[in-house]
Amino acid sequence: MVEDHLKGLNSAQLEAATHTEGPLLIVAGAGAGKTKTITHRIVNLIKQGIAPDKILAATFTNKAAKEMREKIRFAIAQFKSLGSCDGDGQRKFLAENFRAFEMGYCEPFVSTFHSLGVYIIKENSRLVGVTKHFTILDENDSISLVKESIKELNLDPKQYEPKKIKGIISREKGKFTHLSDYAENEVSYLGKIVAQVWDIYEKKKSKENSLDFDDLLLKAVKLLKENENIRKIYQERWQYIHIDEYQDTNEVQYLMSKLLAGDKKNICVVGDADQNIYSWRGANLKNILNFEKDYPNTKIIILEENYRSTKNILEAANEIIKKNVYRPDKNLFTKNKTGEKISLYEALDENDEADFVAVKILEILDGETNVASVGSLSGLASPALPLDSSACETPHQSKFIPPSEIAILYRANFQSRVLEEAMLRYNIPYQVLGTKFFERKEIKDTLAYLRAALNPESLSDIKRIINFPGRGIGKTTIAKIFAGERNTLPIKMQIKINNFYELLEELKEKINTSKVSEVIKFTVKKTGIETELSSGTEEDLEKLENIKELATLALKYDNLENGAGIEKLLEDASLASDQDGIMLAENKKQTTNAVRLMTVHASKGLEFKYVFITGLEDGLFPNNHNGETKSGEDREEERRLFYVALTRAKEKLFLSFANFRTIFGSRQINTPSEFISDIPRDLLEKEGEDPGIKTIYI
DNA sequence: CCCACTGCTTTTTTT
DNA sequence: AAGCAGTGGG
Repeated sequence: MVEDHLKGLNSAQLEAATHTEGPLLIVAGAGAGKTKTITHRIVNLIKQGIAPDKILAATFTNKAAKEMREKIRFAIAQFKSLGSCDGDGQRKFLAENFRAFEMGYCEPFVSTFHSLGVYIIKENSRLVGVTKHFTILDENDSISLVKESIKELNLDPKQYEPKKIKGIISREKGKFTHLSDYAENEVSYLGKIVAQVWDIYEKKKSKENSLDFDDLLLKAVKLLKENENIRKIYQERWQYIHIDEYQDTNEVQYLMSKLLAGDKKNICVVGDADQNIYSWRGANLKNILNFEKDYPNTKIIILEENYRSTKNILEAANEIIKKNVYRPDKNLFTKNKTGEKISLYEALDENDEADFVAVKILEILDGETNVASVGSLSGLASPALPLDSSACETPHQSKFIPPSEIAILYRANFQSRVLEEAMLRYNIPYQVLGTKFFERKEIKDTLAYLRAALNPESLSDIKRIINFPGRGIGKTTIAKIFAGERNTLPIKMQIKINNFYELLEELKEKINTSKVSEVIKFTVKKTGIETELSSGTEEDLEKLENIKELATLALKYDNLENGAGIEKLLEDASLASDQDGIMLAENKKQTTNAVRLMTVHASKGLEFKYVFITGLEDGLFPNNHNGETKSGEDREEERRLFYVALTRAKEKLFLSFANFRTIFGSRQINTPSEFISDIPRDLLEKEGEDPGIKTIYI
């Protein structure tokens, strides 16, 4: 007897969803209903009488976590027999977008690995060696700290690139390598240097009471590993563990799952080796490939039916991924229609490419995509016509395609610029993912005041704001303050410094007595940021707008206790990714219904009716970073990346490449990507005029 | 300490 | 092409 909430699952999905005890590996191809299956499994567990708060699900992005949380809520609401959770509360909750545990609701704990780390660390901060108000360093913060460490060793940061060194350290930490082991075993010259930098870097962080992204996982794992009592507590707390995108886990995340799963081994992982696109960040395919060895008696379920794409799209994707050697054999199939062929456009240069994309999008929005050819694109000066937003709703109601069903993908962020300009020119509503709201200077500055108020040890924050807005406190002075030589400074300077620290005190006071949104407004005024920006240029005014946006966003935290709200806001800000930008910074300008521009990496997990994959040129995609010879494995990763891109599309794919592209201000000639010729000819269809002519004309 | 100028790097992907 | 860090003059 299949219960209501399990209807709509195919047999493999059903089998996975109803499996309860013991290890479970779900190998799910693209578009095979991975999230659906995992959510239903969770709902089923609850239905079986497992307390919701005994269930944990870890994801990689906030977005994925949010999505899963909402799906679970939705499914639960459907059989609203959940005794201890009251319906109204949940609905309110959903609207306010907060995690269950914080407010005492009983819901599964769905979070990113990093938030999970923060959660565990905060509950045991003393043992970790930080205070409750520790600062989370973002990538840039970490890099500058590494840079300082390099300088401290009297080494030239130009010779030893901080970014590179940070990368090495990060990689090692992700492998759970202990610094002392690294220092001992590393014989290379660079390795020795890295070990020294690493050492100083760690010391700086602990002095500043801060943790980097790697620490958030690492410290939590150490805690679990080295302390049996604590381990038991969490194993008891979460008896059913789910890991999303298991193919992307690194060693530390792998250990975390393992330690949490404990002896019960009620662990369910979902993943797809073909979609491993983060190995450069330490993601280790072995984790998923060896799962059954790690957990004897693993139940393995393979989801091979794709519900997303047309046959043509899927065939192209299958053909592409087949060329990879290092992968488990599997073949996705679909019962969907054959669909249209894949369009291929050869552009003269990146501008031409962008124009092509824009014109096509206009056609799609007008419901005229089925027209076989666009004809000449050279006369584009008078484009099809400027849509005001109403145009897309007018003539063909039946074919109405919301702009948000269209995505433009590219390999590297810099490519977005030309495309963005084209969207602007043709008046197409668009949204670029990748500009991280919380990484904007003005936002970081504002938040730095709050962080510094809560954690006065945070030198990086203080450095950032002590002279912004200008207070006449310069570099040398700052150095003296940090060296503890404050009282050797001229009295006038000392007064300035005291005023600054008093300001921080005031902020702290405000934090503890007011709502979050109030605190933000207060901060902007009191610190002088507002005055500084309101008298300035257009750019400054935009910055001010962004800060207002921050204040609006802060409203969401107002119902938390004074102090706790700010803390949560700061945590979310540190852990937010560009994807979450959509949900957090959602500016009212109907951005939600807009064409999405993003990197292929950012598109993972998403789907769109129409997908444009641009810049398919040798060296760009597949990417061949500064001509270094790529190993076979790197090349396979690029291929997987292309596979991810292809499988985002539901109905129609457009591929394009440009013969010329301007990079670093110089115009380069490119050959088409090998990926194009890897797609069977009969699935492709040329767009635009005869490419031969164009190529000769150049 | 601040500002302006210069010249040098940047653009792979991210929690 | 542009943005940034580092330098030097005020």
